[in-house]
Amino acid sequence: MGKTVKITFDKEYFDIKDTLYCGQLFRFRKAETESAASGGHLVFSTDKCAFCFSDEKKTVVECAEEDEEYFYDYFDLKRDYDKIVSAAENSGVPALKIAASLGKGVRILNQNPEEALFSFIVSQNNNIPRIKVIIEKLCSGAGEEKIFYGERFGENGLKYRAFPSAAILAQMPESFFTGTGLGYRARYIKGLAEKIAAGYSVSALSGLNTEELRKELVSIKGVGAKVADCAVLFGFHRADCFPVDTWIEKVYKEDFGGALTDRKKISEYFVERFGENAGYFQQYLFYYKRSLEKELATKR
DNA sequence: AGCCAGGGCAGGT
DNA sequence: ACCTGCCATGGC
Repeated sequence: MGKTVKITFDKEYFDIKDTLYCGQLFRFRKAETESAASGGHLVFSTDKCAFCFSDEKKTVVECAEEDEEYFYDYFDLKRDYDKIVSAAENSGVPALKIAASLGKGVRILNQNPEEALFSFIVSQNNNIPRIKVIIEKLCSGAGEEKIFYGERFGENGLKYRAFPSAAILAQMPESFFTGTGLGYRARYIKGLAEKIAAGYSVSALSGLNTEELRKELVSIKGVGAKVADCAVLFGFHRADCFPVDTWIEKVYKEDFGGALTDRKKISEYFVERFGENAGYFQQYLFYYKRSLEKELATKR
């Protein structure tokens, strides 16, 4: 009844907590079956599910046999992160060096472009815990029911909901979207769903170069420069890209001594400076800054 | 009560 | 091309 396989990978450049808690995805949670110490997490992407954990040396991803290739690519396991982390550590920027050595277990995921775009529209002027709740409600209310037969979840497996198809979302009433807590973003989500249901393909944009891609995405209602950059980086894996949000603005001012105030110009500054590594460095810096702040908050 | 969160839009200069 | 007010929601 649904065999699973395990992907095992060295932990140094693939730590499950770093990868999940660095802010690039919103569909994951601690597994209910786990003690706090063992750190097992469930990760959901499109209609798929994986159970993941890291021990001292290895990170293990358990998924359905037919999804092995999908998750191998999803976690970007074909890429050599040694070079990327080294470049950050040798950048000459103290904060970046610290951020990269603390966050070297981060991998930039290859998320589904459509799901990433929907997700980062939800993220605008919002905070991560709320974004997770809203997306979960979109899935539970409109996503197809699925079952994951992981070895810790018994004969009946674990029930979960897929990310909803645009076709189904497009048919949901206005009240459904506002009921998820989307607020004024409800019409953006519904609008994108209708656009896709009418034939628009987000994943088909992968043929465009990064600049064309960004320009195309910004033409969608509810998608500005920052949301587009996140979709470009996390959905299309274009690393010559540097999303600037409130946290990165802080990094720019406090750790790079920057004087620019326009987010678009700040983004351009980082892309020019770090080129093909910009997206990775952005993620190290975001994770570093945000977790530092959270740690300070809990220590008071 | 007011500020903030992985911002963007519309309308004005 | 730049500036401002406004936009839902909930945690602190």
